[in-house]
Amino acid sequence: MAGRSRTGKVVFFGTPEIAVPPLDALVESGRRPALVVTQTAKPAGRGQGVQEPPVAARARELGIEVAQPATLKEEAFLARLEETAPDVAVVVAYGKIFPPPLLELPRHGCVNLHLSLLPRYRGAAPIQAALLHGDKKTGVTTMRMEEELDAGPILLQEEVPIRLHETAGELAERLAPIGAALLVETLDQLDRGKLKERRQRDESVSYARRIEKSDGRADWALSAEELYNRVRAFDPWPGVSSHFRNRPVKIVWGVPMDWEDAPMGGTGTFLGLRQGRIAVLAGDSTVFGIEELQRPGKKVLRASDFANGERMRVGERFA
RNA sequence: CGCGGGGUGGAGCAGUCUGGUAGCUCGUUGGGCUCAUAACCCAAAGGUCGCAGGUUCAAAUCCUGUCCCCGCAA
Repeated sequence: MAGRSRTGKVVFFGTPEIAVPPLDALVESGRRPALVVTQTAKPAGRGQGVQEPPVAARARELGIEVAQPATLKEEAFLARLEETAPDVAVVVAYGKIFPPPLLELPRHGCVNLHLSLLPRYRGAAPIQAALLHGDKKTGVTTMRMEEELDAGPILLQEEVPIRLHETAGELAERLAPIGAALLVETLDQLDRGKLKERRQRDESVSYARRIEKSDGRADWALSAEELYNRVRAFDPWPGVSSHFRNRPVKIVWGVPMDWEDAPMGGTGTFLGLRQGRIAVLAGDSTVFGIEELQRPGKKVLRASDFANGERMRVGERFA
């Protein structure tokens, strides 16, 4: 540790699954955090068991001390941090805004890993935002934290192409280790004191607000392309849901499809079963082909199984 | 003890409340037909109704226990 003047003593802040690979990467790079901070455990999962955040669970496996303050202004917590006297705080999807005293506490500041090409998609849901916009590429960025959310100067950045039909879950899984490597590289370069910081360009700033369950309601007035982007962005959560015969159905997977002639009817109208897809009229006379769907409490079904079981008739509507 | 739905031929479902012939939309196989559709027509095969026990003249259906699957909950 003696050789690491700037990043020898690390405190890691992170909560969900996606922050686990970065934590592991830190440990592997020899920067075993002196303390790991995650949000408090909440009831989750079938059966209502209180579940630890993935990062907390991983930290305990690694034998690293875990702190789970209710708020970042908690005095006992700040005192403990002070005592730890970290060189740097590394933050990956912790989930709460850092108050100024905390930002200033680590000797060499706070470094954040953000899973977008900043300044695009600052905020809580950068991966989903990239998919919602139909982007062909996204990326990972490390930055110095400032008071304003995700607004600090960029340290390093790496582009990652988005794959065909990739979902938010898949993309997150791929981005996490890439970001983890970038994070380690960032700390290495900080140690050598040769990292140039770059201010974010204001004109390119955009925000990705937190996704809510209600975002998952299917709006058939959207184009097939937009529906497709939603299906990808909201997988695995919250999913895209609609109603058929007054009962909820989750649209698990679907793609835009060509239609031979001008489709008739209102948006949401079932046009027929083609190529194993439930063809539904979407906005701008586009056609969305549902491939997999699910009734509450039931398994995910292929479109043809659903259509057979429900005996769907052309002209019926999703709402 | 968080709330809830479900296990019925190969697939998806109905039937269970109000016990009494195993049903529907498909798939499969054989035959026919068609320019054509999720094609169409005819025929056939295929089911210990999750498992165990109980009640009953009789249980997919009612009771008890048990295993498994899934939805909500961030």
